[in-house]
Parts: sequence; C-alpha cells; structure tokens
Amino acid sequence: MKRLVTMKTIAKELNVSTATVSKALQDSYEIGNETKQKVWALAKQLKYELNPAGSSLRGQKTKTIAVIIPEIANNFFSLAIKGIEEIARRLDYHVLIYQTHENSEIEMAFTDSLLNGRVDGILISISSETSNNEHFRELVKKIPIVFFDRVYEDIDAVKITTDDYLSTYNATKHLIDCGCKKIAYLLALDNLSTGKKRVQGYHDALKEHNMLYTSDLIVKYDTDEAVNYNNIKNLILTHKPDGVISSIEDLALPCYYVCKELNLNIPKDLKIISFSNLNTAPLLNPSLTTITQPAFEIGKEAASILFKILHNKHVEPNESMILESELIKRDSTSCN
Amino acid sequence: MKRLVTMKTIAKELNVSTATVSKALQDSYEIGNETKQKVWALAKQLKYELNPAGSSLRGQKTKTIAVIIPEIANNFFSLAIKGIEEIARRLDYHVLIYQTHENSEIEMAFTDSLLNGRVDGILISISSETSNNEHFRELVKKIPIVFFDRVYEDIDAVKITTDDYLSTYNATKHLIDCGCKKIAYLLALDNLSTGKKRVQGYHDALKEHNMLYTSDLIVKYDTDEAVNYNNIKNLILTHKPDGVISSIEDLALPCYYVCKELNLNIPKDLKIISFSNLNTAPLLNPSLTTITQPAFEIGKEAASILFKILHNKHVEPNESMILESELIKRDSTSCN
DNA sequence: CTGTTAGCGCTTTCAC
DNA sequence: GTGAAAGCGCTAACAG
Repeated sequence: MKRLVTMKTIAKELNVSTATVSKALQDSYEIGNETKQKVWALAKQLKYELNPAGSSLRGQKTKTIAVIIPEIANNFFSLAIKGIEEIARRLDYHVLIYQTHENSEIEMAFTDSLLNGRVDGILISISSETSNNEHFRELVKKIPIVFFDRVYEDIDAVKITTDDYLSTYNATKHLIDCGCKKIAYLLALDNLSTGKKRVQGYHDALKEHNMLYTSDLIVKYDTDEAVNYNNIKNLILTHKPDGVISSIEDLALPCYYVCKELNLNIPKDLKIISFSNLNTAPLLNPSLTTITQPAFEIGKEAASILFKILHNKHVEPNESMILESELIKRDSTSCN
Repeated sequence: MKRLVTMKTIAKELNVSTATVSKALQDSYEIGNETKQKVWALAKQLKYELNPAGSSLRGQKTKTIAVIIPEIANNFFSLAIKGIEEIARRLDYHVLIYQTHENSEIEMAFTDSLLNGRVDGILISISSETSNNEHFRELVKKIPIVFFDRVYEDIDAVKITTDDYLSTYNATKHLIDCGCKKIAYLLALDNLSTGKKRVQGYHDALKEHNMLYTSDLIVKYDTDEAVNYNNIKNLILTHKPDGVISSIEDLALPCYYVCKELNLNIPKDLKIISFSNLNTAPLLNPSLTTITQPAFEIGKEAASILFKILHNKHVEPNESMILESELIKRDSTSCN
C-alpha cells in the first residue's frame, strides 16, 4: 500500500541517526531534551508507529498474546474474551483469537504454530484433557501459558477456574431442599476435570442425602442435537425425574423443549438448573435457575496473571485462582 | 524462553545455506528434489515454524488481519467473528480482535495503530458515522478495509450489510397485518446509516398504510438502562401502543420487563418485534418475534472479500453485498 | 549527548 | 541447483 513512515524517515528529516530516534522515542536518558522534543513532534505529525516486525525481530517481544478457545459464539467465552481484551488494551497488548471447535488436533496445531515468536504468551481453555497431555506438558516449558476455565489439572501452570464441584453440589442440594426426590444429570465435558468435578458435586450431594444415584439418571452429551433431544426425552419418559442439573447450556435447552412437547410444567413437574451465561435467562419461561460463572472476571484474571508473568519473567508461585459461580435462583426452582 | 529453531539451524545441520532452506520451504523450482526432502524432513522433526517477524519485515505481509467491533460479548458480533475466524483459518491467517465500546476516539486510535504493518487488512463495524468521517476517508487509502454491518455509507470501500430498511419495513407491515393500530419504535444506532434505514423502513410502512406516525411513538436509546426502562414505561403508559419494533435487542428486553410490571399480556396487548441474534429467542415467553441477521455469514463474506482484495492487490470493483435478514415469526405476533 | 555498527530471521536478486 | 549478500525496521553495545 503506502510507504511506511519509519525511524529512518524521521532521522533523515531531523538530521540525526536512527539510533537517536529510537532512543528518543523510548524517552531514554541518553538523549537531550531538545532532540527528544523534535523527534516526538515529528513522529506525531507523521503519525509514526513503531513497526512491530522490526522491534520484535530485534527484541523478542511482540506485545501480542493468543487466546485459544473451543468456540467464540458462546456466552461464556465471548464474555471471557471481552475481559481479556480489556486488560490487554490497558497494557497495549494485542489479542489473537483462535477457536478449536473442541478438536484437539486443531488445538495442537494452533499452539505449535505460536511457538515461532508470534506471541509472547497464551491464554487457553482446552477442549480435552485426555488426548494431548504430553503435548501440553511440553508446551508449558516453551511459552508462558495461563489456562482458564477448562484446564489441565495435572500440569504445572497457572489456572483460573470456577468452583465446579461446589456449584453442582449446591445446585443439587438446592433441588433437594426444594423437595426433589429424583434428580437427573445432563453430562458434558466428561473428558475434562471441569466436567468430572461437576458430576462429582451432583453425586456427592445425592449421596449425602441418601438419594438415588444411578447412571440411568445421567444423559451424556452427544454432538448430534437430535440424539440429545431423544435421550433426554427417554430419560424423562422412563424415569420421570422431578429435578435436572444440566452441566452445559446446550443440554438445558432441549430439556426445556422436551418438557414442552410432553406438556410438563417445568417448575412444578420438573425443576431445572443449568450452567448458563445467558444474559436473557430471566426472560426464559419458566425462568431457568442458572449456575452462572463470572466469565468476564475469569478473562480479566487470566489475562492479568499472564501479563504479570510476561513482565516478571521469573517463575511465579502457583497463583492459580478459583472464582465463585453464582446460583441465580429463579421461579423454576424456588422453594415455597 | 527457549531458543527458537530458525532457518539457520536447519541450514547448518544440513550443510546448506539459509537461502536454500528458505527456497526449499517455499517449494521453489530452483531447488533440487533431494534437498527439498531433506529440508522438509528436518523442519518437521524440529517443528520449525516460520518466524513471522522476519518474514513480514522482509516481505511486507503479516498474514494477519484485524477485526474492530463495538463489543465482543454480543450475539451478533461474536457470531460474525466466528465466521471471520473460520475463513481466516482456512487461509492460514491470524485474527486480531479489538473492541471500541462504541467510542470513536478509541476506534481511531486502533486503526491508526494498525498502520505500521502489524496487519495486512482490517474488518470493521463502526461505532458512529458522524464523528470521524475524514479519518476513515483517509484510512481506506492506506490499508485494505472491508466494512461490515455498520458501515460508512459514503466512503468508497467494500461493505457487507443486511437489508436494514426492508427488515423493519416488513416487520412493521407484519404488525399492521396482525391488526396493530399504533406501532411504537425503539430507536438506536441513529448516528449510523444502519439505524437510519431501520427507522425509515418503519416510517415508510406506516405512511403507506396511513398509520399514525409521530415522534411521540419513538423512544431513543440511552446508555443508562434505567432511563430506557422509564422511557419505555412512559411511552406505553402514555400512548398505549399495540405494537413495538425494536431496533436493537437491548431495548426489547426492558420493553418486555415493563409489560411484566404493567401486567400487559404481550401477544395480546402489545406485539413486539426486535432485531435479535439470541439463540434462545424461541425460549422467550411470550416468544419474541425477531429480525435475525445472518451474522455468521456476514463475517464469512466480509472476510472472504478482504482476502480476495489482499490476494489480488488490484482494486476491486464495488463488490459490496447486502444479505437478507430473516423475520422469524413467533407466537407474540402471529396473526390468526 | 549522539552516531556507528551489528544483527534479529527472512527473502530475493544475482552470481556461480 | 545452490550460495553470497543485501536489506526490511529496529535496538543495544560501544565509541566518541
């Protein structure tokens, strides 16, 4: 396109060397005030911007981070990105986005392709904990990484998560308190500690209250929507649960539709609680009680810690954090 | 962090020059087959990745594009990004994300900061058409840009939009066909052609049917949610409309709540149609009839065209596109 | 206080 | 078919 304005342009114009310009722009103590002023003025006038290729080639820092997530068009992740971007902006960092579509092959390809100095660090929410353990174990040695939400439990890196276990534990307990006798569970993310903890919380709450716990009451997520719908329908027809915990939003919706088809009154016949970051949840009818994660804050925390690492260079002690989810009670499960 | 694997590494190992490695990796006809094989094998083994700083410094292309949008945590924009990312991935491009929070100062700062060769092109959905006309007029001369959804009407650049005028025209007509006699409008984006066309469609449909058109029936978006709520409440109390067209999702929600507070039955007392990309709209009660834009496709189209421009180098004729929105009819406005 | 110089990793003539 | 050399824009060590 257009010829770029470089330090050379400024140097020539001002009859100084590029080194002087470089230092002046960095406000180095080595440069005289007068020169600095002249350089700054001209730089501003010409709208000079540092060429990132030049400086990162030289200095090994790109002022860029990558965010790798399963899916962008998802309330949780888009809020998290929002948080990340806000922190990045404050520190003049740039944010690259990559979506894996839950495919760990793609995930590995992305991370590998980022080891060439394109970014200074990575924020990642992984798609599976089973298929690429070794890969990540190596990766964390090569580039600063912070895991968020969906993390590798047994890898030594900073992790920002929410209290998955407690969330479902409390939610299940809430349903029990509401009088539910038979609580089903819609299972997803079971290849991740996130998912395992969630189902464990459900499990433990049931056991503690001597409630029925059987795999018959668990429906596992399938990538085919129609299959999910039918599985849930079968569950409801066969076992007639009076409560449901859904580990992801995408399973609560078909559950809702099934009830509609079967003419079940949701708060009365079946109480549903789901993980969800829908900003419209209160508009749902019967309004859905949700376990809502602080997605925005998770993004902000994860980014903040990554930048801390990037700036200190030195190894951080395990600064991992567990943020609290909120059980937002609504009509569907209110006890009265 | 770790020492990077560079062409030098490969060259040394294989006793060839870096020039040969570079050419081999590009599958140049100049290089013998045997050498190529060796280079490729070693590159793979060492997980060599091209250093983007080096090559973009040299070649002036970064294989990176920027996406500038008002807000990430928004169903429309996150879907658009999803589309953009998918196309970018196919062509091995990287995607930088920037959110302006509807602030055109920030917007200008972003675009300026991208003129230093950090990206090859920009996809943007602007925040205002009034405050920085001159800025964008200059910008399009300096870097390839494709505008999407919220565009500069009178700037010579490719634009991907939806049929804003027709959307509201048809929606309004639909309400009229349903028997509405007094249709209000919730106005937003009025500093953009997008918003102007939307209100114009509403206006024209009313006029064509000799319906009441008065600014009293228009409530303008305010950044303060409480103000919106009150304005809508006043509108409804004072003018008792039987239909509402909302130009953005964020105004339909308070409208819904107002009805709840006033004990208005939405399909019966007041029919609401809103622009919305909520994937849960069918769950709303009373289910909301929506004007739904093909956000994902807009993202894909915009990205595709940008890449076309980037690859041809030569100026494109005006390949702007207008995609169709869909009026998804639901209980709240069904005629019977 | 300022300039010279070298080199980050890569590509591209131009020789051989 | 391969290599030497120059240079993209920047920074830092070192001279002066």
